[in-house]
Amino acid sequence: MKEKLKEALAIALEGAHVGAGDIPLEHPTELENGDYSSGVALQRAKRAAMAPRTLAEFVVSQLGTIEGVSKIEVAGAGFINFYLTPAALAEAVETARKEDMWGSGTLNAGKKIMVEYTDPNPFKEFHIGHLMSNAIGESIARLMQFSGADVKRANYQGDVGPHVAKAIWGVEKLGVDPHDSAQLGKAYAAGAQAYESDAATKAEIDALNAKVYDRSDPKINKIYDAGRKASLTHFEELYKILGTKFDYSFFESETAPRGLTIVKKHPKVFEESDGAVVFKGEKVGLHTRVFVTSKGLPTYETKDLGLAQMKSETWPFDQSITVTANEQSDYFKVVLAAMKEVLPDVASKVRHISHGMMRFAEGKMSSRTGNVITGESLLTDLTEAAKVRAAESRADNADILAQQIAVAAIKYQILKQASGKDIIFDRERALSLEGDSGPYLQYAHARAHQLVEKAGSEGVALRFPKGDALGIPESANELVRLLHRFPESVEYAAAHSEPHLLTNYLLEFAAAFNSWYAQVHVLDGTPEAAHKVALVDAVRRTLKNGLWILGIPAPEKM
RNA sequence: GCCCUCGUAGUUCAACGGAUAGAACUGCGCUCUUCUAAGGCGUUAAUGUAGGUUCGAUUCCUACCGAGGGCACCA
Repeated sequence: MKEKLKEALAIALEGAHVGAGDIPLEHPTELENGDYSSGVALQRAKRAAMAPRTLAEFVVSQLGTIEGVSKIEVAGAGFINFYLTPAALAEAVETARKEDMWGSGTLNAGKKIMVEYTDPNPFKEFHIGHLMSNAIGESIARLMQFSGADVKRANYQGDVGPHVAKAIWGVEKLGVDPHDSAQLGKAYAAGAQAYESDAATKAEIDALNAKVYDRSDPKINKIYDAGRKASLTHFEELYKILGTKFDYSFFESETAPRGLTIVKKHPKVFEESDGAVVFKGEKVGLHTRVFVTSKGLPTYETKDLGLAQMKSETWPFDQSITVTANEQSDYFKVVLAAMKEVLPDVASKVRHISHGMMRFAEGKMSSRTGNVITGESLLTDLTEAAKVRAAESRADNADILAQQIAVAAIKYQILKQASGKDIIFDRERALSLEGDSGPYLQYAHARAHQLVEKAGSEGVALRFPKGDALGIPESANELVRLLHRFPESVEYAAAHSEPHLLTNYLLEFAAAFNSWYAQVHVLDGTPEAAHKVALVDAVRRTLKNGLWILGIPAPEKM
């Protein structure tokens, strides 16, 4: 429909000799302004040497009748508003009910996209930044799937590097069990603190770091192997709760040697400076970064080159997206500049999407102080809080429901705002399960689901007569028109890689449903009940698919 | 010092250069002898400052003020 209207507008504009160029066409914010609206007359009035309204009226006179459009109006300063026919809207309801992938499109059809996100480090806590990367990355992966792409999920984990040495130092010092993932976080915190506090310990840990890389000390290898496994196993448990299943796992222990090989092959790109090997970003307006330390160890920069190469060899992609905190934005630009010189084919396909930091009133959270709210503890706390309500619900298993609600509450808070911006963490707000929240969407879905179930058990057939204006109850007009926008909302969010654009839509849609639900009795025994239930069925499928794209579970009972 | 983000109701967030700047939370009032009140209905309240570009600016540009992040061997 969207393309059809654009085409019709372009042809009509030819009459005024201003047909060239992209035609703006949007869903007006206010439903009273129609189902589609174009500001093209305002945009081109000057070129056509006409007043905007005059041009708009001329265009409308040229349009004639368009199938599926009941009314075309000129409004405001010169907007051209299109109103769809009940039949066209009813078709959306039917599609929603029949197609499992309702809402999907072809924007990225055939494209192979790898999305890398979460990226926690073994031996360290799973902190809130990982939770954010996971929520955003998972949702972007699903948005891409809904826009037709072939998607692979990748996780990149730092199983070597200074943080590992710090943790192992802590394990030995504190005498904790490296098989216990919870103890490793504490060991790391102790090591990180000691590293900063005195030079002797720093040298000790640096030496340990070298041993981790070359695996020359059997005793350290033993701690390392146990700790790595314990961490990874534990992360898997969290992914299961969060609803992520990775296709590929990459490790720094693998990317480090690859990266080193690449760097050594390009002595003209990377130069020596103070004993280290660096890339001078200044030549492209950036800053210098160290790729190999004076001790000969690869930094994260070098590992990232190795990673990019490894990814493209593992699964040749058209696009590779990496989701990390925006504190790495400038870092990424330098790595990308270096990559352009040494791996140009790969560099042209990689993209960095950054998310903001989750902050408390006191400032940035740090995983180095050891005294933080981790991603895991946040999940646990919210699950506990949700159990009170879950116990009073209709759910078959209150504990599972509580966990689903906790995941919804956290993810929604992350996904409701533009991803580059910091999120001010408000515990009270996160714990609240009302209003503009994940549970609100879940609740709307559960109510719709139960209503359809009830209709089924009462033998009410679901009918939504195609092309019959009576199929849409007058009271549901707004709801149906919003439902019709779902596929385009998904496409819009996918085009911008911005889950919050879909979140905004779903909130508005759920609110429209809740409002309608409060004022209408669906199963009222009249023939129209069949139409109303069919609409509820379409609503629940829209909410279900929408929640799925956000990576939020949609329980059927609450 | 240089670079990158960002300043919108009391608070946390929306608004693809367009129509009356939307929600939610908080406050106050109403609403379950009708399918789930985690719901619904009503009510108050905002674009940091100064310029500029534009028919039109929260959105683009410049300066200032304020917040956050980054800038050589951490990730």
